[in-house]
Amino acid sequence: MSENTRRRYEDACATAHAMDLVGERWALLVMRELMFGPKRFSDLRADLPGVSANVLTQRLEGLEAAGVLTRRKLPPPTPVQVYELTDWGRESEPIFQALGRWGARSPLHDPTLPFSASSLFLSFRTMFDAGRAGDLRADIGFCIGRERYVVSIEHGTLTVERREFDRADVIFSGTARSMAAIVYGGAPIETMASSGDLAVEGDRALAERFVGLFPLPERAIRRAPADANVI
Amino acid sequence: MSENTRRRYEDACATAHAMDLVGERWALLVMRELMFGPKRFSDLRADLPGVSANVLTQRLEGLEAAGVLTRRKLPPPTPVQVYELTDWGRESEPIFQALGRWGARSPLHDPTLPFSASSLFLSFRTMFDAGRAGDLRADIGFCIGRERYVVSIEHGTLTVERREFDRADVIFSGTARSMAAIVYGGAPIETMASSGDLAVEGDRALAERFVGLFPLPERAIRRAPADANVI
DNA sequence: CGGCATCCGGGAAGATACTG
DNA sequence: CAGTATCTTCCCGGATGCCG
Repeated sequence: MSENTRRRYEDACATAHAMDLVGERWALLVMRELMFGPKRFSDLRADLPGVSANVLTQRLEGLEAAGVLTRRKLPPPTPVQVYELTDWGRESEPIFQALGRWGARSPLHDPTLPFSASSLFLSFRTMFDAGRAGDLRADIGFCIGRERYVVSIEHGTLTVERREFDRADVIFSGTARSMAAIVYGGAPIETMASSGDLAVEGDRALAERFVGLFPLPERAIRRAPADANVI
Repeated sequence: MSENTRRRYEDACATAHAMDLVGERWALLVMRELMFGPKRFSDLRADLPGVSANVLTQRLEGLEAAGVLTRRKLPPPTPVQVYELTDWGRESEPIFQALGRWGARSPLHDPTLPFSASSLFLSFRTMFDAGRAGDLRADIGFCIGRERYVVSIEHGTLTVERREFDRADVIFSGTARSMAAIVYGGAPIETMASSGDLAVEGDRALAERFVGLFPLPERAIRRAPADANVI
């Protein structure tokens, strides 16, 4: 099935080659959804509203052929197949950070659209301001749908893990979208909590501090550069 | 003509939005070709073998609508139209660097394909190793086809300008491809010079040192990660 | 000649239905 | 649940032609 004549840029530039590998529609978003650990086919479909089953199949095949991800069958108790990034696949994160930092400045960016959990936690890693965190030390738990994440801040570094947790200094429960509304949209925690979109347990002052640790870059203005150097 | 119903990811993620803007085929390569200054339509066609005129027109329209580039008419002596990145458009360079660093590690990367001057000088900015440069101070001139570039190294930083130059410590003349063969492919300058693909004028020892300042990252191996964390 | 507009063929993306 | 099959739509790529 996999045509050897796939459409490629015939270009030695490593950037062009990267686009050959992950430049097709949906490919980067599939990788984004796998950044915090393996998922199964139906999870990917659920987390990527808009991708159709056949396109998802093709992307998974292509990314596997490129060495970006692997498919693995879990041991017999639940013999389900999952897709998982390779080491090299996970090392694509700087691409997401560069695209995210740049895209967030777009005059056309609309932050009110649907938002996945992976996007939220990748954005935390991208926008985290170590200076604002200072010597803060905290474990923040998240319940996003059926998934559990833990964000730990210590010594000015932030780590994210997708896993169950027993305790946390603060626990946020709700949608990734409402978390984004608070962290990036400036919505007060109080408003979101009273409207029922989000629940907060634990140290409320810490929660307030946490949501202020992720400053967005300024919007760009549409203006041509000054110089006029022409060939 | 520009349909308002262009195919978009309906996703608040800034990375997804960036893909909405520059994720279409050829868009990033058009931006790459404009990173060192404005070009005209036919220059872009010449530097992007494989793009057809109508697709190039569509990309230029789309990138202009997105605020990534502007079109400008030069003053009457040569009333020719050029395309030029906006400030925000030029600030997309970290995207190219992240894609380039990652793509260069691909097991499938083929460095023997055609290579544009913009790719070469972007790769210099991406792969430059300040530690190897030490306190080197040098101006290196390049004659790539009809274009002239100057690379200056000083205080461990490298700058690239597309402009004419009077003097330089070393001048390389030839194709971007043969420069890449030397810098990234390990071909000796002597070999390329004697085969007529490249000419070197000036300080030969400095030329040898310069081409060693751009180490490539290691190739990735195809291997799944160790942990097996599943939802 | 530069900068498109138009037309066409092939193929990729999207939606829906179906199957092991 | 995890895909496959089918059909439609739209984009990409190539060729041609217009028009200043």
